[in-house]
Amino acid sequence: MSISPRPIAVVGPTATGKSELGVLLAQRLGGEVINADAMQLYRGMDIGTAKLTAAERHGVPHHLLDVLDVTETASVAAYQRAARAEFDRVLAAGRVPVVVGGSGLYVSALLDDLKFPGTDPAIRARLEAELTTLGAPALHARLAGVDPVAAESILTSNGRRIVRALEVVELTGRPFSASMPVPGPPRHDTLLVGLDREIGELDERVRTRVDRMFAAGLVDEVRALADRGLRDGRTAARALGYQQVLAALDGAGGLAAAAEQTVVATRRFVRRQRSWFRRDGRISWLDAGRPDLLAEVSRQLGAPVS
RNA sequence: GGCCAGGUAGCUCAGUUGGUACGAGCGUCCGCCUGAAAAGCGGAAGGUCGACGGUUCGACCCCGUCCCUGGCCA
Repeated sequence: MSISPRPIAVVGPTATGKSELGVLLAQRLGGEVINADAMQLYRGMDIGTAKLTAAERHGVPHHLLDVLDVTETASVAAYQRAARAEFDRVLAAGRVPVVVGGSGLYVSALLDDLKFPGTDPAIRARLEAELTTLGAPALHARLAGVDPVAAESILTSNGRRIVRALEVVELTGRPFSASMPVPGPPRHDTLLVGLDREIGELDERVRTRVDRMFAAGLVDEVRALADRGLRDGRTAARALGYQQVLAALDGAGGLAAAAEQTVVATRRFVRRQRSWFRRDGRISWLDAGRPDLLAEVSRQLGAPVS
């Protein structure tokens, strides 16, 4: 048993083996895993999100897994509150928080100094309706009138961000100056470890992983969730694999095509994750394939891991 | 073997009544990212227009031959 090492966060693109490493680290450090993966928040979304089974968790407590119903909309702000509470609870218990996940914004919301202005469903709904009727450029022009600085940094075509900026301005009466902060020291000096692999190898792993998911019953999982309202889920219905299978079940192409599209979409996602994490200079990158992974992380922690 | 349709970007396909390919979607590469983030958005790179020959000042677009693909007929 080691002596209260720093918290650790395992980040990086999907299909690298973050979850497994998280469990190993938690076991060695006397830690507990805090999920930082937006889709693993959902109950019942197991196969498609590559959620670790109870057996694979080896008794290590996992937090923020299975906390949302498929019809609920995930949100960073809510995640931030819940995740920080768990993080502090684990620390207070004298255990080591091991954050594991590939949702960059979620990781940042947990470890960095991000403050989210409020939200208002009514305002949001109205702005979104306007977005569809007026179009993004028109709303962007409006934003330029009330908050030139925000308009400057948001592309005229990005309806989503324009709506949010307008919402915040209307709600707070102040400019929406929010932008990602220059990375400072992470919460409680958390060690950020990035797991990655050579891109060709990752692409290969994505393919076999998707094939395994379909073989393991992803389609049945989606059917079951559809009965519980998955189609109405604003976020859950768009998860990789689920989105494609839903489309197939609704008559858009076959299941084979759905699998193929899931592979393609997942690879694209890997690229986006890499470009998100790549610019965070605090991350120590490790090749997930190296045999001395644990020893290396231990060395960086400055604490014995075994 | 005959007839028909088609061979244009990595893929699926637009297009030019002969004058530098306006190409599109998808993929690829790069980037952005504060209440949907497995989401959303932007930029870039890719083409001997099946091959060969002919007509023409000039052909991807016209003519001929050939090759390939799909369909129909025998």
